[in-house]
Amino acid sequence: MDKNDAYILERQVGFVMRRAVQRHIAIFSALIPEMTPTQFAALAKLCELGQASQNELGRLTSMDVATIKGVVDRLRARELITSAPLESDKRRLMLTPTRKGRAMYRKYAAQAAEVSRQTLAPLDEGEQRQLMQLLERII
Amino acid sequence: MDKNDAYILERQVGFVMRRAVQRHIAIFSALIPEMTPTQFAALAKLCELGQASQNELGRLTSMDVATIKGVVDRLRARELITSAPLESDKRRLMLTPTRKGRAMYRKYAAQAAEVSRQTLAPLDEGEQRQLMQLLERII
DNA sequence: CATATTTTGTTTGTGTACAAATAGACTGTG
DNA sequence: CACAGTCTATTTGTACACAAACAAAATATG
Repeated sequence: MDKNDAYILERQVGFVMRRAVQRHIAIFSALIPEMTPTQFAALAKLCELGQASQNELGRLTSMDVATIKGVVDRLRARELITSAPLESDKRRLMLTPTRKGRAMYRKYAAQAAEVSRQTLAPLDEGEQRQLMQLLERII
Repeated sequence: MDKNDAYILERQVGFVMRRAVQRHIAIFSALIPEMTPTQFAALAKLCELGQASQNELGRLTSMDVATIKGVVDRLRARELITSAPLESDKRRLMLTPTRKGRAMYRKYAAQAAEVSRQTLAPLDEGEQRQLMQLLERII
């Protein structure tokens, strides 16, 4: 292996993305210490939908079954959502945000948008759009 | 909050990056099921350096003290690295890749590069460079 | 030299993230 | 109707990731 195709950790997408995510999470928890990005994502999506099954919510927020369960458990423990088995399909666990959950979402939605702004702050507007478009294509 | 500044989860950098990382990790573990991206990163950096303290290795791979300890423990359990307190500074734990560890690194370095290629495959070369440069600026 | 500060490593606790196995409920097809 | 296959949720086990608290060793500073 000569110098030109040496494996350089710092130049691998995975490594760079991991670091970018680390910075993003740090910004998030500085601006919204009350909950994690994951919890906020689940709560936000559930508020948008009004109601959803645990499985559905997991798919829409890209969390696998075990992960969404943990997140839902913690949101429920904090009384931000409620859950109940669906009468017409007893496999499904229907989730609904509580009044407190909706208030929490409204309270932090603007802050969450600010997290995105600060994360992208080193870039100008065109570059921000570019980055988002490129990222969306490698999903 | 009107439609234009509604909080749309799918348009937040954090969410998109999280999904891109998920895809990347899936590609990695398909091509290199023997170890995790994190373990490979630590092993690769240690092989590049020849030797490093646990703390140093953590800094260079962007892992905090608790994380790098776990990764090092697992690499040592698999006999890919060895560790010994430094005589001249008994706080420091010097790490060295074993013969087996260096062989493992050599074996998978090309595969690891292929992981990066596949992750970026939806983009042409110019776009790949662009994405990397944009990501590096938001670290 | 003495001690305040910093550095390194460990431990504990919480929170994603995913694989694999299990159980119960539903659906489709014969 | 029966039952094979699918869907939803849970459980267990492993692996990052980080905060906070601690101990031991080294360094800096008075």
